[in-house]
Amino acid sequence: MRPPAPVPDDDLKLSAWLPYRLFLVAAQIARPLEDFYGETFGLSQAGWRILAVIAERNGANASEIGRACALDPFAVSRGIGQLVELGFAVRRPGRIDRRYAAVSITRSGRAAFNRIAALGRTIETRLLARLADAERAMLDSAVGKLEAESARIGAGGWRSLLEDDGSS
Amino acid sequence: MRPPAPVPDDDLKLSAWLPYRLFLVAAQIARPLEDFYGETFGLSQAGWRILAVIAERNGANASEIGRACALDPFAVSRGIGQLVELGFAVRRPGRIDRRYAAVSITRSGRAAFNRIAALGRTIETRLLARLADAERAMLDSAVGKLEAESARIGAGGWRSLLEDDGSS
DNA sequence: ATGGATAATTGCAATATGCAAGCATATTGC
DNA sequence: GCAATATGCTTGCATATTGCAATTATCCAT
Repeated sequence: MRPPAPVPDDDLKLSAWLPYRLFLVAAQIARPLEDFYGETFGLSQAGWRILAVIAERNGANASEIGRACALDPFAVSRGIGQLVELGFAVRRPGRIDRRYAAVSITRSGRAAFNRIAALGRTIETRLLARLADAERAMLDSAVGKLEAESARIGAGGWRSLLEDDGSS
Repeated sequence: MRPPAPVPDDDLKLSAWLPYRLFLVAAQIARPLEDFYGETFGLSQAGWRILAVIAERNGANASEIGRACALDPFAVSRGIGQLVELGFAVRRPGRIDRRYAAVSITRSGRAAFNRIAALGRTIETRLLARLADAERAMLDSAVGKLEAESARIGAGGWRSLLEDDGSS
C-alpha cells in the first residue's frame, strides 16, 4: 500500500543552502557594526547606508540615494530626516528643479562616517584575512556574478521562478 | 591655513564593501522566496526557518532550533506558535525532561516544506548556473571560512573590534 | 520539601514598516 | 497664460515586528 518513502523528502538542508549561508554571514557581520553606530550615534541601518552614499556622492537627491543603497522612497525620506536631526546632513532644494532636494553631508556627518567606515574596514579586513589572495580574487568575481543573477531573480518575483527550468 | 585634504576621507565605497555586497545578494535572493511562502502559506521568515529545521531534525526542542537557525528564544517560541496554528507542527512535552517541548513536523507541514524547498533549490540552481565548477567549489570553501570568521566577529561585539589590529 | 536553576511562553511597550493621502514643484495641453 | 496632470518627496496612521521583563512549568540538589 505505502511506497517505501511515503514522503518525497526533498531534504534541503538549511545549513548547506547557499542563500541561507550568505544571509547568516551577512547578518553576523552586520550586527557589531549596527550596534556600534546605533549606540554611538543613534543611527539606524537606513541612516548609515544613506550617510555612506552621501559621503561618496555629496548632494545626491533622494531617488539617487534610494537606487544606490536599495531603499524605498519612504525609508530614504525617514533616513535623511534622521541624519538631519543628528546634524549629519542638510537638505537644500535643487537649483534647477526644486522638487529634487540635494542632500549634503556635514562636517560632523563626515566625522561620524569616517569612524564607522574605519570599523567597517576592520571587519572586512578580518574577514578577508582568512582567505588566500587567489581566493579573494575569485570570491570577488563570484560575488559579482551572484549580484547580477540575484538582481534578475529579485526582479522577476517568485511566479517567474516556478515556470523556470533553471536553464538560461 | 587649510590642509589640502581637510577631511581624511576614508572612502569606504558601500557598493564595493564585501559585507554590504553579501547582504544585498542575500536580501535579493530571499525576497521572492519570502513572498512565496508568505502569500501561499502565511508563513513568516522565522516560521520558514523553523520549519526547515524540524523537517531535518524532527522532534527538536526550542533551544536546538534556535541554535540551528540563529533565532533568539522569543522568536523561536512565536515561530513555533505560528507553525502550530497553521497545522504545520505540533508541540509535545519532552519524555525525559518535560521542560523541553519536542516540536514535530506534521504531514501538511512537510508538504509545505517540500514546496518551499523546491523553489529554494530552483533559486540556488539559477544562482550557481552562472559559475564554473571550480568557482563553485571555491565559493563553497570561501563561504565556509567566512562563516567561521563571521561567527567570531559576531560573538566579540564591536568593542573588541576597535582594539583589534586585524592580525590573529 | 524547598530554594534555586533552566526551558519556554506571554504581555506590553517601543520600534519599524507598508501604504494612502498630502504638499510642493514642474510640465503639458489648450 | 493657466488649469490639468505628472513627479519627487514627505507625512500620518494602521499594522506588524521586536526587545525585554515578568511568568509558568519543570527539574535538580540538598
